[in-house]
Amino acid sequence: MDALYKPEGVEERWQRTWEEEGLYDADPDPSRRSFAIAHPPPNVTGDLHLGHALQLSLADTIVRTRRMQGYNVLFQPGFDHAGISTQNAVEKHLATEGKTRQDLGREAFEQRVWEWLREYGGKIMFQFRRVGASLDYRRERFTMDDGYVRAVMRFFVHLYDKGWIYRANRIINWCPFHLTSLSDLELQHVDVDDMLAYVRYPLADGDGEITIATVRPATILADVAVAVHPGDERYEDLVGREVVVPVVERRVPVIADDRVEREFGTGALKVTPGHDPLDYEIGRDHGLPELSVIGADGRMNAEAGPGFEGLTQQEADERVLAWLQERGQLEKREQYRHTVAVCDRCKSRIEPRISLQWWCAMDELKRPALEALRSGRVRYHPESQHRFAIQSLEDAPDWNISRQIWWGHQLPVWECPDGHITVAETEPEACADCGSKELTRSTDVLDTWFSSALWPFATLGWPDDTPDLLQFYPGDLNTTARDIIRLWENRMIFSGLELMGDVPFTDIVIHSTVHAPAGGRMSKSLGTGMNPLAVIDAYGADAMRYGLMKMASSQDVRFSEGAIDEGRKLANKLWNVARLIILASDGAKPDPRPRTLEEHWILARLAQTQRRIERHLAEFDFSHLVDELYHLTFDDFCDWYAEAIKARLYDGDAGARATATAALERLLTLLHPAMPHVTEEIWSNLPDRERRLIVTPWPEAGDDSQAGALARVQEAAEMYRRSGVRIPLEGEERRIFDAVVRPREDGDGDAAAEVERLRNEIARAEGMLANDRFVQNAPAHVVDAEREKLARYQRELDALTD
RNA sequence: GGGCGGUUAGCUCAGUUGGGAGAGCACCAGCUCGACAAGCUGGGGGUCACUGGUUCGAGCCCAGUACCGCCCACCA
Repeated sequence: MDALYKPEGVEERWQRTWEEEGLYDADPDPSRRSFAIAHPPPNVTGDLHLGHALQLSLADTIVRTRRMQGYNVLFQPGFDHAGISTQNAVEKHLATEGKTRQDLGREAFEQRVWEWLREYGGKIMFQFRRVGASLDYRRERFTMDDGYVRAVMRFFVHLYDKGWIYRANRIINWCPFHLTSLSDLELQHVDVDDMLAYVRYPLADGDGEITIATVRPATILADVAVAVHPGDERYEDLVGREVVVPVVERRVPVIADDRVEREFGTGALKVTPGHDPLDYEIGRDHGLPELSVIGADGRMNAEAGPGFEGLTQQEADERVLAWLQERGQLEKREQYRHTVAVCDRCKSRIEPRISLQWWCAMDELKRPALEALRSGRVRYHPESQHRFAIQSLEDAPDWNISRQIWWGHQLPVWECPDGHITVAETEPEACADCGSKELTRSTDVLDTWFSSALWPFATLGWPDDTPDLLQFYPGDLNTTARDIIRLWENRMIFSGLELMGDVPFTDIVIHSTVHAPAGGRMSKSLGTGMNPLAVIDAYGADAMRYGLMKMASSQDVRFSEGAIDEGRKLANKLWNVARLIILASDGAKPDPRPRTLEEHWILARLAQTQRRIERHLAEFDFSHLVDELYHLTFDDFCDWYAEAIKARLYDGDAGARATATAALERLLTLLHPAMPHVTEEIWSNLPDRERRLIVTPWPEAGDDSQAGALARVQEAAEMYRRSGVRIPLEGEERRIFDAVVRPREDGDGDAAAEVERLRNEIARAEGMLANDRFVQNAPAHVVDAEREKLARYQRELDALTD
């Protein structure tokens, strides 16, 4: 055993060993209680980031504890095909070859994606293993596996048969680059500088005009009304009359709607239902026509009229502005900064567009899910996220589930030449309505989250009745990031309830977001991203796990290299104290029976700390968990206990050696879930190992009946630290104390200050106890504590002034 | 414009029903090299963002203000 613990090599050796020995395996076994954790399958679009590493560390710490506690643990690995993200990544890659997906064609493009997946999938599983995540790697699943596809198709047909999936022509978010609709959750909002144009619309009867403001003059061609606020006296007389839309010279009504903001611009809004979500809603409510002048490619279409068709929007804007300028209908233009929606992936500006899409109605699906959340059957941690999750689910609108991209689950929808729709899990032979054999399958694919929603049970073989499902569903835990609550968590809950009749898990841990050291999001493009493998190479996986958990204390945390280094030091300290005990104990058999005071003390301390560890785990408080481990190891085990017994170990004291070995075993057990590799490595160096640490039973709940000795010595040390006063200890207590706390050389200089301090404290305590309002109002234990302090200070003062 | 979180030592952060301000790192001093590329012991260092309020007593509870961050949002 070297004096410096070197994780490289050691960690990978154990990762291989655990996996090869089948210690990660989860197999159905009705005789054992199961524990299943649904871990987010990462997108195969590149490398893992520190957020993934944190997520894995938290989950694996729980998983390893549960495994030691005797549960039949399922920690399911896999990937998400991540529709648009993956397609975008592959397209970017193609662009480096000067190609587009259209150059390849759909089939060849899909082939390229599969190749991409094979390459990156392997890389990502390698990263999972390097973190030490004890997933059952045999069970790796992918959301486009054959069996998984069947589950997705079944889900679609199920919802369609219930009437909850339907097709409708509505305004949607259109990405002009990917040429697909997007859900609201797949957008980003960015600030842009635009020009706001003030345009005069003359009244049809020639008597006056209304000025509106717009940033998109080209959409004037699709205007169908002008709206004002109902209470706006400026326009009161105009409501119900008609104005003439510039360029197209169409007569449209002036309507009143309270969704118009009086304060914005001129307080009058041009209504363009075909190209704006708000206008769309106003248009629907007022029965207005829906005109589209912009096509799928983002250019002006035939409806825009001669002279406009084929122009870019910018060209059309200019042409409209020129027209207005000529006729004096352009009042002014001004600089205007506002936010616009862009595609989350390619950052293209979103084009609101009316389009025929497939939708999933949410009303029926979300009802039981909300009930599960409100009743606490499913609980988010922390509590604030629970409220947020409920709120988001309540507000969830119908879900646009169809996408026009190429990579994903193709909709199980067939259409005959007469336009009848047939929905079936597998290709139907004939149209369900007219019997036509000429069926063409929809080229749309499903929103990637539609399939992700099935992860907890589709990975276990649903829709078949499998032993895995019986054993591992419903599961227990899910750990995930905050931004995915609406996309994934809530959808897993409602699909689980709908298809399996129960929730997929009962606890959801929303972990911290790790930011760059300088603050702000970690991002590859900003150069603030960090690769977990680089951290592992520099510090070791155990150190990284420790450090990430230590950081994960609040909603957003900054990455701190110091926390990782703390983990490295802990591993090294543990390694060295083990080295002391193992080398000095000469293969002594472990014997947990304490004889001396320090042995009572350390065993009591281990038991005491174990209960705190268990509490932190139950509360998913990982930061305090690892803090507890650090102080247990450093302060208690090494600085006190090991220092106290060191001499006797070298002297060949058999009892000290046996107990030290037993105490070390216990310490390793408690540390293993958080820092699996170094603990297993040390464990393997202990004499007579019958089994790996990873499958060693978690100790029984602690017994701290020896806490008396602990309390006495601790109190003595505490008082010594505070005051430098010599504590009257006898026998063993005195000996331990002297062994680990060196008395000060002189006492005289400090004694005067100490007397002064004690007198002040006594005065303060007496003052409080003399205050009737304190004695009457403060809780009894607080008053008692104050009395005890007073008595103690007086004893100390007496001892000092003797 | 909403929602959530944050503001405590030079840095990163704890602080569990309100009851004598803490850890790790960094810094200083002493000790010790027979587990520890180090360790041990001790020490210096803080108007707990600000303002008001409740209370015998507030880092903690209430109201407000200022910054910072994240998420959300149809002001054309």
